[in-house]
Amino acid sequence: MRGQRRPEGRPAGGLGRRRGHGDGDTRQRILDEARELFADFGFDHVTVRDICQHAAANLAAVSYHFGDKLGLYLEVVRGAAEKMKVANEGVMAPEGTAPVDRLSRYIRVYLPRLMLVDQDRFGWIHHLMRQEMAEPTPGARIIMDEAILPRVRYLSAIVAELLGCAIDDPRVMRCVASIQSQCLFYLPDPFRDRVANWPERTARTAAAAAEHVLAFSLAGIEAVKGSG
Amino acid sequence: MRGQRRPEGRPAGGLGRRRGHGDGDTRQRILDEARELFADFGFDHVTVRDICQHAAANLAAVSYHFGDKLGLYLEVVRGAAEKMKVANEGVMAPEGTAPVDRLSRYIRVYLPRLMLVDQDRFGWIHHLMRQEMAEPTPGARIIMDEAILPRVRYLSAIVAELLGCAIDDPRVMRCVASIQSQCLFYLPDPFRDRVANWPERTARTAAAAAEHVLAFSLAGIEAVKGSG
DNA sequence: GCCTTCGTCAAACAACTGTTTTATACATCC
DNA sequence: GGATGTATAAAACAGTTGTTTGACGAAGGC
Repeated sequence: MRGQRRPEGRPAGGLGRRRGHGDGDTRQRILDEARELFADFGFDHVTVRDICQHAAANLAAVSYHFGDKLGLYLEVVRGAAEKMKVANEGVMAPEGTAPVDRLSRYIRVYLPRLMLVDQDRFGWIHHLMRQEMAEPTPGARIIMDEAILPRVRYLSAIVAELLGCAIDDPRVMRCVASIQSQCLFYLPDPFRDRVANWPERTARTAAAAAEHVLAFSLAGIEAVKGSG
Repeated sequence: MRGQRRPEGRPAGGLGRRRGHGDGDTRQRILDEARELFADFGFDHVTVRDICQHAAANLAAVSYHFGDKLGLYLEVVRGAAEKMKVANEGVMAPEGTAPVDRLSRYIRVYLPRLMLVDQDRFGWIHHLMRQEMAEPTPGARIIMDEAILPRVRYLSAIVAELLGCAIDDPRVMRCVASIQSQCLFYLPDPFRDRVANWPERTARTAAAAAEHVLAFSLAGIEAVKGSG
């Protein structure tokens, strides 16, 4: 009853051949504004009217170009998934690197990116992920498969090597959880900002936090290795 | 314009002297159902109609007894804060206990309680806290002050003692973050449940997770102590 | 015994939201 | 140059939500 009775894909091809009397980039403007708003407030807390107003588009444009609100949202999520694949490569060290160096790179790149997410060009992606974790939508599966699972697999391989055990040893997942939870904890959060002594978000404190998590985790892994 | 034009406090005193033709415990029934529903779905996702239907009360009863929806919610949060104070005592070891033992007790009590929150009589409190962290309401301050800050202070004292440094040393907060983030990561989460190898929630796996976090963290603290 | 207060109820209100309808202007195709 | 399809616009629609209204009955105070 709802969905593909309208174009749903990009209605006009690429070649700038705009048809109709609009300026033709309404779809793109909506997409851009929706990305920002969804990332900042989550699917439920953004109205179609909000988006269209920010995009200077008519209310019906969302239905027309994306079928419905969820269609627009999933388009945003799909765009995020693409970028996440690229971003994931940034935290992964080349094949053959020693496990300690791979873990080091992972934490030193990933944690500051999370902590300084507001200064990051693609920071909206992490905001979107946070919103999805807070209240999942049908877009959750995409984010899970494109962003989270690859990281878990990558980290698991490193940890298994460090522990010198099979990748499905229960200790591996627990160590991965310990590392990942520490990193995620540095995502900006109005709650934590109200804790005294909680670090400001600067490049310096982010680097310090990364060094801490790295040292903390390497020692932790070593300890867990002993108590096999 | 909105607020105290109606009773707002409990309208009738304690002594069972019910007046009017109602059964007199409507207020309590609403409070009970609201607690469950708010904890499960969060403030925004529960409607006054939901609550009243579950409580077999009239729609207007919320306005009458609590002023408005937020008034009811804050009443629930205040009730949670009371219980949290008691719960906090359960994770704290008596004065004079060695820091390692205090940390040990903290993690061994706190983590399983989080992980098995659904089997806990007061598990709804943690659900409520999670909802508040996901999307804060005016109740966030109460939860912050009554539940989170006391724990941070308690943990900080332990860690400072273990590190042998002042409590406001930046390393202390980073270690507290590492410990707390690891514990919180074991809160039930539909996302994590979809990760292969993520442990089931049983008493056994919860205990194993606690032992892991304890060993991991003690080693981590020791490492951080060295790199002072 | 009257009157006030309390608790409850059904109904309505007002605001908001996602979606649909209808109309219209423009470009392209035949 | 009319037919067709595209893109936009204004308005209306239908559903939900928090809140308020006005009425009614039962207890307590005097």
